[in-house]
Amino acid sequence: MNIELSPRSRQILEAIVEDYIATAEPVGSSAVARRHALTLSSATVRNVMANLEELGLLTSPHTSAGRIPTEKAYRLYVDSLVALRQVSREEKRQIISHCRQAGVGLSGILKETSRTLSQLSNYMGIVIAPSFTADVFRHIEFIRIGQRKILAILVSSKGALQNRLIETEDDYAPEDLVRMGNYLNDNMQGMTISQVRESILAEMASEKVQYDQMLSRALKISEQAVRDEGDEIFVEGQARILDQPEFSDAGRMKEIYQAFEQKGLLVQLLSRCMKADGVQIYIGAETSLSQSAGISLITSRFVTSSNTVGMLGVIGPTRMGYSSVIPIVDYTARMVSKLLNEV
Amino acid sequence: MNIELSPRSRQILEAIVEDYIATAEPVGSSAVARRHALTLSSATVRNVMANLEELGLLTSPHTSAGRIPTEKAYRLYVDSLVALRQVSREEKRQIISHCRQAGVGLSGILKETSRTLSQLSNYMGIVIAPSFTADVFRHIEFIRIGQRKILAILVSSKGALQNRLIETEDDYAPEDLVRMGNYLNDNMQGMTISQVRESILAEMASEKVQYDQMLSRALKISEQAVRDEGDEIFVEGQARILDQPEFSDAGRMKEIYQAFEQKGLLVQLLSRCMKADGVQIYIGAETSLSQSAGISLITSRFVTSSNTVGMLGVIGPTRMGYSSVIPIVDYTARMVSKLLNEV
DNA sequence: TGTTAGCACTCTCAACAGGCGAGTGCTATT
DNA sequence: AATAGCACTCGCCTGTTGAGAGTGCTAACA
Repeated sequence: MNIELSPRSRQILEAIVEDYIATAEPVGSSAVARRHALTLSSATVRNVMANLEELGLLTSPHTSAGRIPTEKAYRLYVDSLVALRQVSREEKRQIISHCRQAGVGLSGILKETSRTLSQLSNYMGIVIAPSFTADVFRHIEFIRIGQRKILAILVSSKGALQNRLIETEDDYAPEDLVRMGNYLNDNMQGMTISQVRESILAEMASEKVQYDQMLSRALKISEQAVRDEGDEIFVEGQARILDQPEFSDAGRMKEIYQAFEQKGLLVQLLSRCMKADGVQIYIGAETSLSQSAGISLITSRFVTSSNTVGMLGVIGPTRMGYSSVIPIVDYTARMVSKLLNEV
Repeated sequence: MNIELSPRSRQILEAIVEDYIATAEPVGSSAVARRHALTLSSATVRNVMANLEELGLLTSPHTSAGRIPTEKAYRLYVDSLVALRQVSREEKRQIISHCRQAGVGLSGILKETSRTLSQLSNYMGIVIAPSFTADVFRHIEFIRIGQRKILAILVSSKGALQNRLIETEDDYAPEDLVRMGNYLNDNMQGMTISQVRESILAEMASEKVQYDQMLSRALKISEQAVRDEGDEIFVEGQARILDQPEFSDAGRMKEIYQAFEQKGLLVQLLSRCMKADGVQIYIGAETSLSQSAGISLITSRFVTSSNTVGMLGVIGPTRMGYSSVIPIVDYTARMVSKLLNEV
């Protein structure tokens, strides 16, 4: 849409965005003319800036301050202006070594990953573990491991495994459990795990089940076994966004932290990103996190050994170092996928 | 130590502390004289206040401001001055209903509990799940549930159960797994689970094991089964402390959030509290969290059905509503214990 | 026609001064 | 021992002023 911009305008816009990212302060015409060794006078720059303001790419906080980029400008910037930095050798080393040191266990690795993201970007690192319930159901098994304690083992068609401990009101004989397992294995093939759950719930509500206590209990247990425990989500480096001058104000801060406390919001937002491949960028209002507070989000997918998909990324101010964070997120996602698949 | 205070001094100190808690502003002599319907003039109060300041119980931020209580004063206040409020019927209702609605699962209940604590107190709610590794080892079992996937089920002497999925490099026959289990069950009786782990690690290091690949692998798996996954910890309502006027400053805020990010610190702090029964209170520097930022901590223990011990509590500013928060923490701990035991 | 130099104008910010009010400490009095 | 009175201190608020940064406009120039 903004292709009508002349090369010079684009160049100036880029300069302004980068200056503002670096300094967090409104940038004036002379600063652009000077710093960027354009062979232009400040007056010319001013004209161009006035244009850009009319196009909705810049605003001035007040008459005699410089100008700051709008979200639209950031959008244009990341879409067609930004020159991505390479991930430095040192950064690569850190990403890899951090991932490895976390040892075994998906949770451990992902937690460490979110910490690494935060450290390298100097913003907030975020990782969402692959969700299980979207996978197709393959097999379930119930094992009695104690009085009134049952272990459910659930296998998805991709080979992902999940086990869950269930405490029951009554005691069950092993053969009952086998029957329960068989029933589900026979009847629920081909559904996703969340569909399995819905189907169980539907049955529980049906009349004939209401009066069959035995069946009713069995369904109840099955339901627990396939219940969605909620995605695991790792957020690290929340304190870092306090470094950003634009968030030194307590009111804004509060808004942000409150938004983050509802992890549900984050999950919802990030599951949107799951669908597409590669790095995705959401700027300001596009994040639909806390409308006003200028937050941006850079994410990418990663894939586990069992082909489930998770999400990782960085949350920071709109005024974010896109040129370095984008490659970092990209590289980290690749590395995590690789690491998870080679085990 | 402070028993030398006259009743009147104590009364005045109490008034000051409570006023300050209510307003977050230095309280002056006339305010005390007026508000508290003492039959005293402000001048008299001033004398007493000068005394209290000399005793290190009050400070003035500057000459012509009122005075604010020191940590020492809060200590004295909670130890012998505070009149605890009753937990209101409405609060009780909320505590109970929130706990119940969380449904099954220890994690779910505890998470909901920390949220409730935060809501009722208007500060930060915190819950630490019972640690498992301090329990005495009773029984372990390994079950093969897939290619290179083993499920370890660990039972403590108190009946608490923990299961863990282990991915291995090689495949194991069921009979190997049975042997591994038997070995541990026979040799590790009477130790705590963390001792079991240490003993396994010691064996792994011993020479004769180094050359027995089979044994070495078996130990490696066992070690994973008894590894301490770190205590589960639930923190809720972080944003609430931003409501407190004393934390509207960005620098202080940052300090606090950074302290909380190292959950290790919290765990360490809270495990101290595990030992004693009843409500425990840590004021300011006593918390050994971020030295300067005036943070207080009110905690109590709770007990699960398998007799393991967890911790719950509230973190807030030193200037905290002790009179209402203490009873809330106390009551919640009792309720959680009760709820966990009646299932 | 696009670019530049110059200039008047606007607006913020920091510094300063003065008045206000809250609160204190001291002293004399009851 | 408690109180009333009083002088004093000090932070906070307000208004003012000057400096500086940046803009928009206009006229001149290539």
